[in-house]
Amino acid sequence: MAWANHVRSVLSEAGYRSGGARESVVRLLERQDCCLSAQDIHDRLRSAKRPVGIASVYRALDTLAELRLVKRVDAGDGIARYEPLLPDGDHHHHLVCRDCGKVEAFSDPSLEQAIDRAAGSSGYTVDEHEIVLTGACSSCS
Amino acid sequence: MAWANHVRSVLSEAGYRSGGARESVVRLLERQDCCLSAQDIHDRLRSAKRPVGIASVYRALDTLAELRLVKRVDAGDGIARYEPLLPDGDHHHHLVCRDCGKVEAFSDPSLEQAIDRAAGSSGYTVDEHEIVLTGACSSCS
DNA sequence: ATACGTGCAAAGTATTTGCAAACGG
DNA sequence: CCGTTTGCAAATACTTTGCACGTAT
Repeated sequence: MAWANHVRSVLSEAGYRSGGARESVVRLLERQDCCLSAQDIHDRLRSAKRPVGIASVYRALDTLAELRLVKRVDAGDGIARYEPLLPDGDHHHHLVCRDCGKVEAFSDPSLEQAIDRAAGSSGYTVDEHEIVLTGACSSCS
Repeated sequence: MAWANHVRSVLSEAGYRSGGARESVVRLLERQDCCLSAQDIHDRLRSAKRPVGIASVYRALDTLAELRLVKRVDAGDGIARYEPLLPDGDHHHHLVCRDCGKVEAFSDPSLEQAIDRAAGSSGYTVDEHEIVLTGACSSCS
């Protein structure tokens, strides 16, 4: 629940009202451990008897991304996926199977350190990063 | 020229014939030091008096990506960009400015090491990776 | 009450595909 | 020659927008 509550408070402080569609998206995202596309979200909400227009899904994701409450993940297939972005910086990255298209999470603390070092010497004020490893998963290779 | 020649030989060994459109795309890509979108390529070739249909640009990029001669870069704005993928593994990653949209290259050997280590313990046969750091560039921050 | 949120349908972009003509080996 | 490559236009896929209506504050 930590993330959903965080989201609600940031939204309300930013002057957003609460509405059914965005709330449904937030509740669904909270229960995921990896990224979902807008279509995934739309489909799952429909199955869960909590249908939400696809436009509202996109609008909710757009708002959340702007406030940096979700992270957008590009797996290289032209479909944007989204996942909760935790305020404490705990996060993971992605493995994409070139054959079956599966997207999985992984995390690696020493990689994070290397990223932070690189970010520090980049000249940018880096506030987000994404790493995607592409190859063949164990079942496909 | 090294990359363009490599491309030509891989294409010909893979049974592709050589044609003007793909060749123009290859020649243009070779001279870039960072990624270009399909539209960028189309526009530049037109300006260079070497017009190529946008569909052929996409087809060329698709072929090159399949043979892993180019790398697709997703900067998070829904536009796919492409850049030469050198056979010897020398490559860079990207910094994206959230404000002005600029995409720049950077490289960091120790980050590469960390990536290789992570890839090794991932369970995947990783053959490509992408790192994007997002934030504010020096002029915007 | 008064704006903001939502759903539907229409519009917009980036990308892909069908097809006939040009072209390479 | 024969099959590949190309360009155009039409189609598609994902995402955004316009508008009328519902709803939170």
